[in-house]
Amino acid sequence: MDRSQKAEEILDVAERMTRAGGYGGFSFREIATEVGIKSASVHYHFPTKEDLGAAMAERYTDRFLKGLGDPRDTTRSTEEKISAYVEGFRQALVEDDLMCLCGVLGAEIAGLPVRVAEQARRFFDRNREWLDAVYEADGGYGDVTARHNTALALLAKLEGAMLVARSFGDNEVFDQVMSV
Amino acid sequence: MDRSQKAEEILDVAERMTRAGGYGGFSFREIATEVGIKSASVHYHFPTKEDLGAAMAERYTDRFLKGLGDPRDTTRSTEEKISAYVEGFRQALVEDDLMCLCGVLGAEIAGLPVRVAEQARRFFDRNREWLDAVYEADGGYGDVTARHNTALALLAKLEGAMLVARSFGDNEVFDQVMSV
DNA sequence: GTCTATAATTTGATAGAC
DNA sequence: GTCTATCAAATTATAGAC
Repeated sequence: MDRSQKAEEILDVAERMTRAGGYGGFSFREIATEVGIKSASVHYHFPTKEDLGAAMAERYTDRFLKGLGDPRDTTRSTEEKISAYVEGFRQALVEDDLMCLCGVLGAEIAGLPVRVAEQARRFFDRNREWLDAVYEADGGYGDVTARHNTALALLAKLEGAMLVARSFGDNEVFDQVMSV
Repeated sequence: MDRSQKAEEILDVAERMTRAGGYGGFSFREIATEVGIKSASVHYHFPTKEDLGAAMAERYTDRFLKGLGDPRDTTRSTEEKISAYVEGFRQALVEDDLMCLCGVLGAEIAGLPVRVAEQARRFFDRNREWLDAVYEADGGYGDVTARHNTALALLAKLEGAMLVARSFGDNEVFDQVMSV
């Protein structure tokens, strides 16, 4: 997906607004105003809100996964990979002071347009796969079911840690959760 | 808070819609149609959407806490209390096939009207307090900081388990997460 | 690519009759 | 408590000029 710079700016603003207030938390007009164009021009880049939402979630997932690197990389230990993984979530929270985009979308997934819901779910699919690959490459995490559950548990803890931290308005809560 | 039966019905519908699609996922007209009245009548019971949202979250928290019972109850073991606590979340997920109301609101808390956000946060405050009291009454969970973190970690894991389960559209994921 | 203009619908909310 | 009627504003979206 190569997009124009304006399209990327639009996604930036939409992402920030969604991570703050959910899918219903942004409108074409609000985005347009922040980007410095008119709402009709936003529709030029993304015909419908569903298009915009799906593109936003897809970009978020792709960037996030890219930042994780190869789960089967033999130059890093399992501990290093998992530590970097947790750090990926912490950065999303602390640097932007916002919830995980797909965490927000996942929470309200039953009310999302289908293609947005699909992209939100894709984030969780890809994350579980990545963790699964790390555990499998390690060899010490039991059978496929055990690895599956371990991956889901870490993913859930991280999303929950972000959600609770944002609810308390205190990002330190993230570290307190992850310290246990 | 004693409310009329119609007011309770309104909150029932609003809660279900919010747990599916977030705070932006319900409107006065939609609720009115489901309850069988007109939107103006909904405004009679709850003047503004913020009023409705705050009452909805407050009722949810009160009911949830009431279902947990006394955290210092000496007739139940710590294991029994925690097991019942986890079961409270599982029921919310499995019986209604929906996310935790305050989990949804917490995810989009930065975009909520102040009084709705306050009530969402109150859910997490009360939950942490309840778990804290269980651990303190037990005596075997370390100092106040350790208990605090342990409580936050369980809360985060449960909310995360619900969120991930809903994102995958598979409630069994909740149990898989909690098995680790 | 962006604009003006506008359509069609929805939304939160109020006034006043019954 | 509920209704009809209505409002002002916002929303998603399109047509067509530049």
